This record gives sequence, C-alpha cells and structure tokens, in this order.
Amino acid sequence: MAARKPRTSVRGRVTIEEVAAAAGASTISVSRAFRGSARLSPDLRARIENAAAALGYVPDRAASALASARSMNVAVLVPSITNMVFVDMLAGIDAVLSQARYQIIMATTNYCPAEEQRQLHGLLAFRPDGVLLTGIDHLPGTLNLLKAPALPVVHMMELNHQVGSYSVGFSQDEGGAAIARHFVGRGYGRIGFVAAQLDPRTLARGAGFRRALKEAGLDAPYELMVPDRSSIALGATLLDRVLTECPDIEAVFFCNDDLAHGALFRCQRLGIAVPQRLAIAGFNDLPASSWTVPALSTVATPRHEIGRKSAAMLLDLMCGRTPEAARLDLGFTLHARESS
Amino acid sequence: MAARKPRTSVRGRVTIEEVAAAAGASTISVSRAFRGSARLSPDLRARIENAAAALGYVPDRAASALASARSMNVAVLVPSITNMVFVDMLAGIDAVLSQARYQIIMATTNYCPAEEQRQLHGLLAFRPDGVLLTGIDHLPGTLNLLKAPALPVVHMMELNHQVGSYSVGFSQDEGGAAIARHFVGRGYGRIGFVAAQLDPRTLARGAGFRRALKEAGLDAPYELMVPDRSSIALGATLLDRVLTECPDIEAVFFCNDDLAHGALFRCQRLGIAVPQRLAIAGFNDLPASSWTVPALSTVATPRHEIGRKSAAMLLDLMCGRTPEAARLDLGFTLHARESS
DNA sequence: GGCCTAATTGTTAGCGCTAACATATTTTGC
DNA sequence: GCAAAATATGTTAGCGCTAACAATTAGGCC
Repeated sequence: MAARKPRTSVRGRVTIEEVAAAAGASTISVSRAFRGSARLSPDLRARIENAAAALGYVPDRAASALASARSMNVAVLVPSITNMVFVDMLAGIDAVLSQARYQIIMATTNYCPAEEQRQLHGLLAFRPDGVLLTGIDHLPGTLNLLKAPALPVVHMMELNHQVGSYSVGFSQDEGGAAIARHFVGRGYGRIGFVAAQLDPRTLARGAGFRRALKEAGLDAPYELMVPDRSSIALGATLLDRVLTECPDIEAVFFCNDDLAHGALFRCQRLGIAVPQRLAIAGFNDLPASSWTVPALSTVATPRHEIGRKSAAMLLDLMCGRTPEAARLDLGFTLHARESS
Repeated sequence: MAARKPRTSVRGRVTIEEVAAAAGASTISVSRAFRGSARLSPDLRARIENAAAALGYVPDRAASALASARSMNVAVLVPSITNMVFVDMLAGIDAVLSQARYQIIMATTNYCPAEEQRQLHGLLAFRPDGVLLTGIDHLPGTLNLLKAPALPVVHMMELNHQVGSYSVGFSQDEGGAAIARHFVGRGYGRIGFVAAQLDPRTLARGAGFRRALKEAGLDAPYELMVPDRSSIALGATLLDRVLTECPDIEAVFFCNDDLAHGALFRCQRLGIAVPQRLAIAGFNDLPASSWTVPALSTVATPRHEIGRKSAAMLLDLMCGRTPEAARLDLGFTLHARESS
C-alpha cells in the first residue's frame, strides 16, 4: 500500500493525492472540489482550495480524460485562420465553449477535403467530446471517422439539409442572389462574376448569383474563376484580366471582400471611376469595407454569431439535450454602399 | 488476468490491445509501431499497421501523455488572433511543430498580462512539453507557473536580454527609430506619433521613434495614445483628432498598419493629399499596405519566420539540446512607399 | 431516543498507454 | 561451433484521475 501512495509524485508534479494529504481529505474529494461538484461541505472545499493554491496544483486533463471518458475538448476544423471570416467564427465558438469549461482543439484544412480528414484523424487522438466542421461537404471517410465513436457534430457556415445532421449558417446561394438582384436594381447590363479559392461556399454564391440574373431575364454573366487562394493581390490581378477579357463590363461581383478590395485599389491606381465606369461588390463585409473610398458594397455575414450558435448547439448535443432546431439559418445583410 | 484483458474496450473505442490481438502481437509492439520507433521487424510493423487500419484505431493522446510524461503538446499564448501579425506567426509555429508531431494548444490573452497568466494556468492542464509566449513582459506569477515543472519557454516578437531566457524577434525600438529617420530624411518638420492598444511592443516603437527624432535634433513629436484596440475605424477617428489638435502636422507614424489604413482611407474621404499635405507611415506591412493608393510606407516584420524559428528553438530545448543562440534577432525591413 | 432518509466523505478498481525491465532470437567474431 | 553482442519482442507495473459503490454522519420525525 505504501508504494501505491507516494506523498510526492514521481514526476515532480503536484498531484491530487498531495493536495488531498495536505487538506486532510481523500483524493476523490479534491477531484470533486475541482469539478465544482455539489456534495461537498464548504469547510472541506475551502481546505482543499487552500491546499491546492499553496501547493500550486494544476489538474491533469490527460488523466482526467482517461478516467472519465470525457475530455472536455472540442475539435474545430476551419479552412484557414488567415481568413478573418473564420477567425471571427472561432472567437464566437471560444466565447461559448470556454464558458462551459471546454477547450478548443483546432486545426486548419487549407480548403482541402483530404487534409480535413487527415487533420480530423489527428484531432481524434484528443478524444474530443464533440466536433465543429466548416461547411457541409466532406469526404465519406471524414464522416466515417465520426461514426464509430458517435461524436456529436455541427456544421458551420452553410445549411445542411440532410436528415440527422446539425448546421448553423445561412444560404450562401441566396447571398449571391442578393448581390445579383442589387446589380439588376441598379440597372447594370454587362455583369461579371470573379471567384478564387473555389470552395463549396464560393461556388454556391456563384450559383445563386447566376440563378438570380437569369430569373431577372439577363444574360449569363462573364465569369472568371481561378483556384488560387484569395488575396488582395489576386483581386488586383484578376481585375486586370477582367478589363482585358471583357472591356465593356459594367459591374463585377467578387466572391469575397479580399478580392474586391484588391480590385478597388487597382481601379484607384488605374484611374477607373467606381462605380461610374465599373461597379464592384464583395462578400463578407470585412472591417475595411465600410472605410474604403468608395465604400464597398457587400453582404455582411453573421460569422461571429454562427460561431456562438454552433457552439451552443454542440453543447446541447454533448449534454444529451436535443437542440431546438437541427438547422439554424442566421441570414445575412446586404450593404449597398458607394461602389455600386 | 482475463478481466484485465478485455478483447473489446469498455468504451467502444478501439484500443491498442485490440490491435495487438488482431495483429498477433503485444501491446508494446503496437505502441512502438505508432511512435515510429526502430526495433521492429518490417513484417510485424506491416501486420500491426494493417490491423490498425482495419479496425480504425486512433491512438489516445491522454493515455499516452499519462504513461510517458510527454504530452507532445506545446502551449502557445498570443494576444489576439484577430490581428494578422499573430496569425502569421502561428502559421510559422505550426509549420515547424506539426512536422515534429507536436500539437499546438493555443489561447489568447487579449493583451492583458493577468489574462495571460489565467490562460497559461489553463493550458498547463494539458501538461505541455514547452511554452511559447508573446513578448517579454509577463507577470511574476506567470513565470512562476513555468518554474516548478521547469518548462522550456521561448519568447517571441521581442528580444529578451535577461540571462537564461530564450527569445526570437527583432528590436521594436529600432523599428520605430527607422520610421523616424525616414521622416527626418524626407525633411518633415512637424511630426506625430499615434498609438493604440498600448502593449509593450507599441510602447517600444514609440520610444525608438522619439529617441531617433531627438538624436536628429528635432522637437519631441506630437503624441496621441489611446488604450483602445487597434482597428481601421479607430485609425480614421484618431486621424480626425490629430488634425484638430495639431493642424500643422506634416507626418504621422501610426503604431501599426491597421491604424494607418484607417487614417489613409479617412484622408481620401476628406480630400487630404497624402503625402503632399500629410505623410503617413505604419508598422508591420500587412498585405493591403502595398496596394492602397497611395501605397503605405511601413516596416515589414518577419513574423512568419519568428514563428518558425521560435518553434525550432523550443524544439531544441524540449529535446534537451542547447540552441545555437539564446537570442535570435531577425531584423525588419523599412518599405518607404508613396505615403511618405 | 430510534429509525429512516439525505447529505457528505471515502475505498477500490481501472481508463489506455508506455518505461523499464525481462526474454527470446539472430548475428558476429574468432 | 560457441560465447558475446546486437536485435526483436514480451511482461509488468504504474502514470493521475474519476465512476461506482460503500461507509459514515447529520437531520427529521414520531
């Protein structure tokens, strides 16, 4: 017995056992005190907290996870953190999960489904209690990984219409359509769509844009789509190509604000009047968009709220509660500004 | 004995034991196979890998960490991830650490030393093998937390001259001085310094800026410093205040590019000619800075490289190797563009 | 008081994995 | 051909914590 009860841990860390000894309590009571459990007299709790503070005790999540089958980790997969959109979403997620004592374990997929599966596999080693995925398009293998441990999953940014799946987002397709209708309302004739980083959400925006133009009886738009990662520099480059390939263009929908900013700056540089000579619209409403001159027309997306609500929904699922709705549409807001 | 060897794990997860049984090997061999250890015949290794793949085995980091006293986690603390600078740094860190099979456990401090300590305490529950901290100014309690477990630490972004500490960065002070000398070289007379989010790095830039102006025999600059978080919107607001409070100002150094962009946009809006009427400079060289019209003069910081080198240095320390240098100065580059 | 219920605290047995120490098995040197 | 060294594989005992149960104490009521 003595061998099983070292008063000083082997590895030089303060363990629950030392705290228990110092507080004159049992290990399980220390464990309970740290998990905020009820069923502990104020006196014992105080003694334990004092002892823990004095010894500098830090709980060990690994041991806790192993013993309890709950890791209090949540795996989050986002395409990129260089994209402000996902950073805002992450902030929303963290706000809700850290409140509930969960820790985010995050990885980036680089917009690649295969990389998503690889990264998820890696994150599963943390035995997360739930998973947040960006988007609704995943490899079969990715979803398979989640089946065996029956992990709760919430899909973010898009709306998943598959039964049994949970999602929080808005209709990317409708967002694209909103820009199209705005262009139509302003009377633009020759219209273009420029996209990069052709992820499912970008493509959905393009589809909605096209559909709405068609519904309004207009010609199919001029389209320029490249697989490269979106950036301001790429937006500038693509604007040049648009002007070369389609000189009579009147309005262009750039699939996101990064590209639109690049195009806007390029127009300034070239002395092209926006919106008189060329109207420009973006998507997402980044902070810069309302400050550029001219201010950028764009669709504001509720990404922070998407993060919050996704986390809340996952929290429900992880606690065995049934979320109010399996699909939460948070909508979007068209901001018609000076650039169109 | 039979009770200690369940062929199917209690929790429905595939365990190392089931893989071992399926491959006709011992558990330790499976463990060795997954840690890429040598001392395994190609035949056994193949059998284990096949069995693991067939069963869908995912290792359990919690159990591994508990058994081995190595978590393969690295705790990283950054002020914010809404700031591109730290995102770039994180990308550099991740590139190196994921290569070495380490996982980043990240938290944000919101530029607050007390929050840094709180978050570090939380991350220590992951028993990280090393820690990366942003900056060199920390609460005594923060450093104390790292003392007991004798955790390797590398400080990022600034250079720490304290003996026994490791840091990778550049001289923020010199960066500020570089802008000052640039302004002096261009012959500007009435000069200003505008700062927000007064973290130690911002203050160091200001100090260097001031020092260099003094060395050049100029008057002390007009200064406007506010504690708010930096943003484009704030940059625009502060520009208005600068013009009101100091109408004859000729050149302003904004402590970062976000503020400078806001100021630049505001000048465009107000019809203030940059740099003719007012010269503007920023700090960090964000992607937009070379595309704005006029292009923004700024100091490019090697933040991605700082991330890479910090991670590499920490890797050395975690493996018990001694890094080549305890302090790595990666410098910076002044980009004198159109705005000044 | 005596009996019951409820609240509080403790004991025991692992969670899944790996370090440290055996134990085969093969290779090498002479 | 045989001991010594090198290589390959296995056995055992926990890592620090918590679930499940057990035991103890306090409170309530007639």
